[in-house]
Amino acid sequence: MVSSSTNDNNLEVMRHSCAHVLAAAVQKLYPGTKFAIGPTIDNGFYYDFGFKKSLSEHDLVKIEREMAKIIKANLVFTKKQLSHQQAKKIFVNQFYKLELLEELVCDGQKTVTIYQTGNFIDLCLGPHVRSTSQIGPFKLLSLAGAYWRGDENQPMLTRIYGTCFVNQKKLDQHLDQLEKAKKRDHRLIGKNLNLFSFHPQASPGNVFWQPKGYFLMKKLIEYWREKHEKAGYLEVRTPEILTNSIWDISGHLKSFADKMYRVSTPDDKNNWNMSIKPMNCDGGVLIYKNSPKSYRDLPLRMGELGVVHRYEASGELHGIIRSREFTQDDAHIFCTKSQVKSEIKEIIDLCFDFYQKFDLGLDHLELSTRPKNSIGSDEIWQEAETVMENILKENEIDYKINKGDGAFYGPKIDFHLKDSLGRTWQCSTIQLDFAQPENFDLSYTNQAGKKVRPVMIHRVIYGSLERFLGILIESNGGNFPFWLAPTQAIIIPITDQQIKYAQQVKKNIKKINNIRIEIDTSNETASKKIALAEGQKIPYLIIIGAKEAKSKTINIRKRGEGVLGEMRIEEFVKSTQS
RNA sequence: GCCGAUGUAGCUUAAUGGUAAAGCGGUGGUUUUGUAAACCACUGACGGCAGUUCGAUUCUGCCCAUCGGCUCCA
Repeated sequence: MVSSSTNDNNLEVMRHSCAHVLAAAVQKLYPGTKFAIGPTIDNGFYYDFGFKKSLSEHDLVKIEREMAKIIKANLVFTKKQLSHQQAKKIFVNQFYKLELLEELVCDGQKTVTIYQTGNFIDLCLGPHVRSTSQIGPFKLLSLAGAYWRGDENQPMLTRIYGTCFVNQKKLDQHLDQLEKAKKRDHRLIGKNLNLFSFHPQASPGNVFWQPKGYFLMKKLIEYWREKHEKAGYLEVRTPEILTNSIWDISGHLKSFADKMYRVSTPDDKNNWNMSIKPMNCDGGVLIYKNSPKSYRDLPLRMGELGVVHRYEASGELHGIIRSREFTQDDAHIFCTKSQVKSEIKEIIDLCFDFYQKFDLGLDHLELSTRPKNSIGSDEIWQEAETVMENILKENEIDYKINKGDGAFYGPKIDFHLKDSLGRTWQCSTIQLDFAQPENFDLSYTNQAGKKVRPVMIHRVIYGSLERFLGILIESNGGNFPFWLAPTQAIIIPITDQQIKYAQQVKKNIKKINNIRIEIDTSNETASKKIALAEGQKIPYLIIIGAKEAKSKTINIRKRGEGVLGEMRIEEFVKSTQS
């Protein structure tokens, strides 16, 4: 028996080998191309090339054909150990490979490994399949630009994505899965279920909420308020527009200005003197500073459902998951240093509470450390990062380190969730901040009567309500749980003879429980009304004809389960409460 | 923002160097229907701006928007 991890390894080796075949095909078809790197990724591989002329998607077919030839020719993968000098000679015209070689020298490696397949030689550790015929059915999927070393200041390369499986069936299954995932796209479902829309009359990335989508937002808020009141949070609200003088103190003007919407007043039209808030912190700080604080006030947990605007680069926009206007379920916790641990632990628990409520799985957790454009001293950062890491370790929570990705004022713990295509998005985040209390000269009076600096924790649970809802839609495909569904049940009269009875049924159900019910009074066949209601993913269809009207019953069809049959109103309502 | 692709009614699609075809939807009517789509009529579109051309929805350029990536981020 071969263990599954061995199978995974074999698959990875095969895919990596397929990436080499891709490069070999490119070398043959496009002489003079520069080669960068070609690793495996989840479900496939890619290779980055520096082409002389730009490539178009139509070229992929041509490359695929060439790859098939190479595979058929059954070329052997030959491994060689070379000295740096020997390798440099081989890659003399390969700028990117030479750069990689330099790095290996710096790492102190004496020799390097190369693999040769036909005429194609790559700097590569391997391992590879023995020969190209051992590569299974493959497909090139897409073409994309990618910066060399992931740095936008470096040249842009052309990345070709592909995948490869052990047999045709598995490849077809994978491609089929990708197609199915597209049907769960929140942008498509948002349109079909009439949740939200976009209009050119607004800046791209600004959402118009349709009644049903806004209902979902309100439910998220309702649940949020319930949980946060219990957890001892106070809710505040701060202005949408603040003067640049405050953005200057907090450092936003320096670190965030290229994303801030600029505002001027009518009496000072030509001056950019205010900005729409891209974050809620500054307003929160002013609320804190409004009155002197005592140690007795701490921890002070102040929540704000703040609408923020960030002028994101156009290529970043992604429906409601990445928009330019979004609602943060923000909170700022002002506390003493000794309270930090327990506060952060409580926030982590709250995050997991929410994921459970919405039946969402966390993909992974990251500890993001000091970025380049940070404010605050080395000591402060050192201390903050250590505190954060210790909390994760002490609570035995798995995490990755995301170096240099912290907020400019402090390190963060980020929670990442997956969308339908497996892309991960940062939702919850907890940020520890020693810098802003310094900038704003925040203080409280301690037991000894001395003025002391509080610590500030910034945190969001949903992250952005919009993003969270987008992820939720992609996770459940628009099949919202009963408690959340904008329309929970729809009454479908078989003929218009039953409309009166339908109204009565609705009234009687609402008497027992305030279920959100619609009546479909359209002049359509029952079958069609059922088809439409199913398409709208309504949890319960209440079908009533002459029979039900006579026996004073209703006939229930449940989403995902089909016909449940005739029952009394009380029975139905009771079943929805379980 | 960068690389590549796409852009025809509210939605899904068709055709064309001589101003556009259909289904769904919407409106009006017929029908009174039993668990995924009855019938008839009407309605409604070439993303924008230039250029080439006698003539451009079609070809070219620029812009805008969207999609897949990169980078960035909640």
